[in-house]
Amino acid sequence: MSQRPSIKDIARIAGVSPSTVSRALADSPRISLATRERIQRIARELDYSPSLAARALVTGASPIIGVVAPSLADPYIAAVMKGLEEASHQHGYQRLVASSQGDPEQELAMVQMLSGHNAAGLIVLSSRAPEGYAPLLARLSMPVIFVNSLHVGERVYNVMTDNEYGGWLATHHLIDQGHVRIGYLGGPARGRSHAARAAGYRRALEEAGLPFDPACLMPGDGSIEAGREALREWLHQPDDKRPTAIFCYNDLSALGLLAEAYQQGVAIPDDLSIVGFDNIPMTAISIPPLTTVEQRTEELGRQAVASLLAALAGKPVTDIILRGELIARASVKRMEDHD
Amino acid sequence: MSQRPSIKDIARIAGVSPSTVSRALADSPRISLATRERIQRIARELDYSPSLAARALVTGASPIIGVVAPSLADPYIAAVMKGLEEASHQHGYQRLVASSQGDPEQELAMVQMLSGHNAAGLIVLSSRAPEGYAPLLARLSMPVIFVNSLHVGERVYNVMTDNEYGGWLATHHLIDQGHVRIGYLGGPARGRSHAARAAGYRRALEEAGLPFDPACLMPGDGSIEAGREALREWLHQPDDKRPTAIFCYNDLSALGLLAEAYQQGVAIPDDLSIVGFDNIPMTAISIPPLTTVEQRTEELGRQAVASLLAALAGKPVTDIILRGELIARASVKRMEDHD
DNA sequence: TTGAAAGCGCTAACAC
DNA sequence: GTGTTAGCGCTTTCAA
Repeated sequence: MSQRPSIKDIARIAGVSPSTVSRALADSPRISLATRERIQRIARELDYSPSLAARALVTGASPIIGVVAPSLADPYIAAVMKGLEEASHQHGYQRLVASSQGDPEQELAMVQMLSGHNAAGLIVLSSRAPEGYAPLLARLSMPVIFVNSLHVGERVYNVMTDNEYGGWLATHHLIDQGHVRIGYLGGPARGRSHAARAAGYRRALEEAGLPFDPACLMPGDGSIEAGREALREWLHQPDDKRPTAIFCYNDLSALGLLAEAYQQGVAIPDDLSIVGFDNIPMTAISIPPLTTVEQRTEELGRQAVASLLAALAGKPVTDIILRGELIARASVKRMEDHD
Repeated sequence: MSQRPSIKDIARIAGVSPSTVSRALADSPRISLATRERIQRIARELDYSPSLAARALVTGASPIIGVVAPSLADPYIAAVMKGLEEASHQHGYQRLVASSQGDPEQELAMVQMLSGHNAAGLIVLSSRAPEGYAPLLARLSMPVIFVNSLHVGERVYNVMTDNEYGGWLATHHLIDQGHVRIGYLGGPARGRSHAARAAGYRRALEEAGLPFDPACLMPGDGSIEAGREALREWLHQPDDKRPTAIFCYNDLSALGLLAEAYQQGVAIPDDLSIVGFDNIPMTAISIPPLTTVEQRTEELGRQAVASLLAALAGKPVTDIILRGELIARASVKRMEDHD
């Protein structure tokens, strides 16, 4: 028997019908203990493993959570994934992870394929296809949880970081430390999280009665290179125009900025203070260790699973907004008052 | 029609049989252009997307590459994944990624489930269940590519980094720079790659006629914390016993070591030289930038896909061993000769 | 407690 | 070119 053994093979050997085997394997109560154990033993001997495709076809569902992420090579995604893994595994769900490489079209295609496999539900991380979902969502019969992008609809729920608050927190901390001229190094231009962090930044400025100067906004995309570029940019500015502190969209670009500063002989935090966002592992071991706004990434993943399971169970689900704390380390200098 | 439309629905609307629809959607040549287009238009209007579960069941295969990884939160895995994504997507394959969280038992379960979905083939990254595969592999009807762990069997192929060479390269470089007392900070004890890198380390020592001192071997597990611990350990050693250089199993632990050194006031490379392994992005921006042995991770991913596709196509496949180069940066000091 | 029968959505012979 | 038929491996009524 070179083929995979099927339920029929077991039935033949055990001298029972396929349906009995199915029940035995499913631990159905409507079966005698003796036959159940006999069948399970035979299954084990045959190294039987069920065809999930067949099972999904007949039941119209499979114990799979589809996960769509723009990339798997991003430490922020990786951290969310970790929470996802733990939580879903605990509840007996497998994950089917598809990465779209940041391509909105591919992202939508992935959703289609996940739905084609009868996934029980979907978790979409940092969607890059904000518009594309509108028509899709209605057709999708399964619940969808969006992590860090906001969507509305039936069976659609959100789990996200309070980015506006985070941006406020970072900026407020800088102001608190005596900084007056504060820059913001941005993230992906069309991203919601970028916009929200920028909004928090502006609110903190306003609340402190500090002027907002558009020249303090530097474009970026969240990459290491964007951070390096920002530092070079900063060096070109005239002394009196230069921010004394920069709040960066994320840790990756903050780390890039740190590295370039070191190379160019700019002392952090003495010449320039930096705050990041995310609190990725590397921030604890950078030089200097980076002050950053924590993003509770693993919790984001766990909550996404929790929301999905609740939706699946028909329980009421509300959107979840997580706030992270400021992790003060050594990349921010306290300014002396000199008024 | 609240349910997902099926091929039958399309057939009814178009006034043809389901098989005609199937052919039209599959772009079969045995169909008239007119009906094909009409059917495809109807499918589009209905927002039809096929049940992949059904398709997998009947064809006994699906255009899916199963990927098993110990974790998705590891930058080395992330890099391999990137190569995997690119290459598989180019060839029209989806990936079904399952992470085992380093648990051998779970790893094997993931393989079973992937096979239950009729994946076309499997790619297993850095297996933690070296023994467990023996019985499984024979039953598996699909080709399996192991990345960075060595397995033999029918339809089983390997793609890996030449770890022995890499270990040799790192150590040789240190010797070349005049170091005589060189330590090795190890990785996961049972891992093959750790053993191979250690072997390369010893060979380089031998070839240079340098004595091997077991006291220079420090235990580790590849984590940041292991690196910190190693540095503290190093500080406790008497001056004349201390290595002047340490080759670290991977960049992560090397980076941890760097961070701890900075905190403890140990100057790198002046007091101690460090070489890492992997060349993860962070090594370029650490302080000092880390000298390391490149692991061609993305290439590993691409090659794994290439091997799998070749096996699927019935072409001959040979194991692939990739050598990375030494990336000399600033964490190694050239020792003065004083004989 | 068990078996027979039907069918999930799709593809693949085989007819016509 | 197109329809008919059968069946992938499993679960699930319905009967017995």
